[in-house]
This record gives sequence, C-alpha cells and structure tokens, in this order.
Amino acid sequence: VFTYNKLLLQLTREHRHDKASAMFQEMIDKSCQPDAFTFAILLRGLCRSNQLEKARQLLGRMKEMGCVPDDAIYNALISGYSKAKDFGQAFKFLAEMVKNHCLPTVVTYTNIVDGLCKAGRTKDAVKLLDEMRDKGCSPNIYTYNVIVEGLCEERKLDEAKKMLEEMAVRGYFPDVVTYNSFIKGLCKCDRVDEARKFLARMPVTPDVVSYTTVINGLCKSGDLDSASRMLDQMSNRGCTPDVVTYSSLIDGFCKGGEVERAMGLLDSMLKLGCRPNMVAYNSLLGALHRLGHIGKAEDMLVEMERRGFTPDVVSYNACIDGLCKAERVKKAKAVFDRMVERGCTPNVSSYSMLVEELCKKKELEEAITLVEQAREKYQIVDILLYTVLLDGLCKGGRFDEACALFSKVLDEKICEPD
RNA sequence: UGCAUUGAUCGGU
Repeated sequence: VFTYNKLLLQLTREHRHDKASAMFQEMIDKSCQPDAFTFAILLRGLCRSNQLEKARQLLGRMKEMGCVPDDAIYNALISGYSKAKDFGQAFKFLAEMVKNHCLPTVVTYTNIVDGLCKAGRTKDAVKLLDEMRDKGCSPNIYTYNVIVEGLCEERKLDEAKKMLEEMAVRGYFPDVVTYNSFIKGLCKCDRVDEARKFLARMPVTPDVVSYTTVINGLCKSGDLDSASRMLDQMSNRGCTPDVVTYSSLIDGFCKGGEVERAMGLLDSMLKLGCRPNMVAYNSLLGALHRLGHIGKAEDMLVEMERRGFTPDVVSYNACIDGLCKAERVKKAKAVFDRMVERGCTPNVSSYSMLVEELCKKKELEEAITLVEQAREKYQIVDILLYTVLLDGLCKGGRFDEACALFSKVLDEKICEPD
C-alpha cells in the first residue's frame, strides 16, 4: 500500500490522472487493500482535474470497501466543490464530516473561504471567518492570505490593507505571499509604479514571485524597458529568475511586437540553463501570427516539436486566432482539424474563435454545425459559445433563428444565460 | 504514504 500510494501521489502530481486510476485498479486486482491515504490522493487528483462526479463516486466506493473517510478526504472534496463554486455540495460535505465525528479543521474552512473568494464573494468569505472563530477554529496565515488575495483580485485594495493590519493584530504577520498578492493588486489597478516602490521597501525579502509579478505588471503597462531592467535588478539582488519570470518578459516583448527581443531572451534563458516550457513558445507563436508571419509561425510549431514540446490547445488556439484575424478562416479550420487529429482536445476558445469568424464570413450553416459538434463531441456548452453564435445570427439578419436557438438553450437548459 | 494561499501563454460582448 505504501508503495502504491507513493506512486499514485507521483502520478497525480504530474497530472496523469488516467494512469493513476489504472494503477488504483491494479491495486484492487492484486488484492492490495487501499487505505485512507490512497483515497485522499486519488480524490485530490480527481478534484483538481474537475472530475467531481467521479470523486463523489469514489467516496461511495471507499465507504463500500469499509474504509472510513477522515478529515483529509473531506477536505479534498470540500476544496474541489468549493473551487467549482458548488457551495451547496461543499457545505453538505461539511455537515457530513461533522456527523461522522470528523471535526472540520482550519484547512477545511480555508478551502471554502478560498472558493468564496475565487467566486467573487469576499463578503461571504469574511463572514465565514467570524463563523469559524465562533466554532473555535482560528483562521491562520493561509486563511488570511486567501482573503487578501481575493480582495486584491477584486481591486479592493483599501479593504486588503485593513486585512493586513487586522491579521497582524491577531498575531499573523503578513508574509511574502500576502505581499505578493498586494503587489498584484496594485498592478491590476494600474498602479504599477506603486507596486515597484512597494517591492523596494516591503517588510519581508521579495522572492521570485514578487519580482515576476512586477515584471509582468510593467510589461502589461507597456514599459518593456523597465521590465527588462527589473530582470537584471533581481539577479543583482541574488534572486534568480525562473521559467515564469522569463516567460512573462517574453510574452511582454511578444505583445509589444518585439519578437526579436523575445527570441533573444529565449536564447539567453537557454544559455543560463533555464529550460523554457510551452508558455514561452506559445507567446512567440501568437506574436508571429499577429505580425502576419504565418510561415514563420508554422516553422516555430515544427521547431517546438523538434525540441520535444508537443503543441497544446493554447498553441493551436494561438494559430487559429491569428489565422482568423488574418481572415484565413479556411486555414484556421485546417489547423483545428489537425489539432483534433493529433489528439489535442479543443476547448471553448477554439470553437468560439472559429464560430465568430465563420459568422463574419456569413458561413452561418457551418458555424451552427460547429456549435452542435462542440456539444455532442466534447460536451462544451459554454454560454460564451452560444453568445458568439447568437450575435452572428443576429448580425446576419437571421433573428428568427437566433430567437429559436436562444429558446432552445433556455428550454433544454443547455446552459445558463449571463 | 495524503489536505489549503501568491506570478507567465489562447476566446465573444
């Protein structure tokens, strides 16, 4: 069991959930009795890959096998359902765990608080802080960090600042994670300059995330030179840039149309022994397309594969987007087909870009077919995709069909309108 | 042997 658990943990960390399921089956076949750890590992994997239904089934199976769920099991499930914004189910599990004499811990509550914050419900999250205190469970640094992150994400910097003070009063001093969230908040509010100053004199030593957040902020504000200088600065101060730092800057150069500089940076990171991942290549792909260098982009795709990077859905989407914007919808569709052939699953973006462009080209029939295909083949039922098609039908003067489609979406509860 | 927080790449209005 120990050996299997270790292997399973390894597999879920590498996001190889199918392999993990297969290994679990193998355990059972070889009559190796899984324990609570086994199930916690598997549940976490399923929750992280959004397979909540399977997670719930696994809980049932666990009980059938006479294995008693402990707090880590419930925490994994509660975290999964909270992240999916299904708080009803999350609270059901909370009640169930209490009923089974398994006390909710600070981790349990922090998971829910995190879900609430990510769902944009920071008010409810703060309320839950009080509730957990009432129940004798004190929020810790993680809990406060989750709240600060949520407030910063919602650009409520004043409230975030108050929370920094409050946590200190309660004996939890803001750490580098707390401050990094705040830095990101400043950047989001277009206060990059303050973010830079904050970085320079924050009460704890900035880490690679702090620098990267500011570099990214500077890039998004169009100040590529300062961003570049910040890269040197962090190295001088003994903080080694990592793959995310480089990718941020590479993307900044790409978005600013400076593909040459981006390529140069890709070279220097290679020379410094920092291995790039798909992200940097995807940024470059997008840039080449935006500049209309379709041929170069194709070369890049080949080059990526040669270096051992299999293009992912973002790579293909970057190509599809570029080709659509260049009004080469036929070619975009060809890339789409190639992606599917290669076993890469398209997502909402892939479809919505194509559908939008097909609508513009008045190829409404094909657009309609694609939306149906997305639903039937991949269970993609995002309101975004329907909105694009509805917009296309309306602009194409086919109001009746648009209305009929909208009614169908509502009647058959295909997805919630926004 | 298992659980929670921060940074990078693609999409419509």
